[in-house]
Amino acid sequence: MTQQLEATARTPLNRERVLQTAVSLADAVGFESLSMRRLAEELGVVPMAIYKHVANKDELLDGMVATLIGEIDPPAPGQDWKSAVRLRVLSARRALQRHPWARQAIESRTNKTPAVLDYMDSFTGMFLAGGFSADLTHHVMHAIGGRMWGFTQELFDAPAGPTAASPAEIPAEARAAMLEQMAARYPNIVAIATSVDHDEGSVVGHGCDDQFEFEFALDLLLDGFERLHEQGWSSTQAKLDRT
Amino acid sequence: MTQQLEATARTPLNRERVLQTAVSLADAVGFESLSMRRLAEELGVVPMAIYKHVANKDELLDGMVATLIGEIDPPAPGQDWKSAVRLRVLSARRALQRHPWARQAIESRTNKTPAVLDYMDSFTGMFLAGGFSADLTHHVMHAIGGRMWGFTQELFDAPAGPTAASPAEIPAEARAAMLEQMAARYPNIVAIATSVDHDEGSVVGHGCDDQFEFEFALDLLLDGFERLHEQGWSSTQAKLDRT
DNA sequence: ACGGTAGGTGTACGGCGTACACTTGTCAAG
DNA sequence: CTTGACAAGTGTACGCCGTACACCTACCGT
Repeated sequence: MTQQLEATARTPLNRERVLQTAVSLADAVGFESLSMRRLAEELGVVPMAIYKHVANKDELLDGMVATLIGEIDPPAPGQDWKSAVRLRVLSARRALQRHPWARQAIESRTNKTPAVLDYMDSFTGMFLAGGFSADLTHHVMHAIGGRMWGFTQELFDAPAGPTAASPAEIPAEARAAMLEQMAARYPNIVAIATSVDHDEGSVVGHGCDDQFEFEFALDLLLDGFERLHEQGWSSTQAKLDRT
Repeated sequence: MTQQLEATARTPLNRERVLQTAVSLADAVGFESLSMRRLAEELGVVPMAIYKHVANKDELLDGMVATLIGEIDPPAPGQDWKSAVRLRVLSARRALQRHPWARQAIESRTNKTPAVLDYMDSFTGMFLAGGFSADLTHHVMHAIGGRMWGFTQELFDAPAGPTAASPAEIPAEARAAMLEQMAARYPNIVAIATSVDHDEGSVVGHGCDDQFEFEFALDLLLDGFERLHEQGWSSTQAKLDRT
């Protein structure tokens, strides 16, 4: 009786708790620092204990992705396909921003767990419900690609640690010289980088409105889909036209 | 005199040879099986020897990506922006298909080596040369995202090993049952999957024309860019419109 | 009272990237 | 011809990783 009681008495650990701890650990330390050993430590347990609840690390990752999918809103009812898709993608994006590890996790996975299939199926259903042909829907799903998950390849990405503190470190006059060098070597990049809201006299590192960029591309695709849909586009026709 | 001669006498190893060997090793064994130790073995050398030519594995990867970029055609001269971009993206895509590790390498990198910046700058230049405003070019570069590299998230991906041999293994009557189950659970996915060239009576695993899908999305974006360009689109205007 | 079983443990193996101290081969200056 | 600096390759070792496998232990229904 006295045995199973108090003090350090742990709740006995289960898949749910493993996954949730893994998620918040990854939130905290990042994808590449998430190891079975670190996770075990976090759970107050020896590494091998985890393997009683997930088969291996891959399955853990799959489970984490499933958890993430659970945070994405279901399709909004009573909306046309376009707003429904838009809302849902933006919901996915919010989930991804809460869990920075997710992009890498998704990219690393081969993607065929039930949770993922469920999500994709439901996503596909939004186009079909909007009257899209199966054919067009198929191609549209490909085209929307990673954006379905709420991310794009962030090509320009933040330069590592621009978090407020650093700017004082560089003499600030050397910065002008550096910018000049940059402009000489990468004229086009500098041209577009400095043009962003260019009236606020920004410098290169100014960063851009990620959210705006994301929606820009998303809407471009959605508008494109819409146009094709209205025109009764079909892939067989398109392939014929191509010749 | 006799000392430096024959037999196993190796050419003395240099950055170039390290990178090239790394590239072909990765081609052969895949991204995640490329290790410093395996590479050293391939070079007939002890692991640490490599570190005399690259600082660490990250730098090796950066070098490999640089090598890959070298395989991408420069912008075709005497073309309008649209065909120039299209041709170049398709060239990048071909390079990526020759080197299956490259997608993962690019995704894993934080992307700011000179080689990458050169490529991005030159890419950017194609839009600017086409008369795009710096503003529109900026957003367009974001939108084209990973496609600049010649890949999209391959969401549906080949199911591991469908390489001709396997189909006989499954009793072929059980396959119908499985398909039925699939259709019950993922009706939409099955709907679009079976619709591809649906007159050839295909099944789910039939696979789709990757190249077509890629170009589909690419052209959708390019057409969108073109339309915005013609309309004198500007982001400040767009942001105002949004309210 | 007892045997099965689910959950947690401990040890160990083979891999990884790479720090650091070393030998060796080469070549220019004394 | 000697020397000694320097670049290139070596060997050993450390701390991390995922996880196989044998073990213990506490609980359960019989």
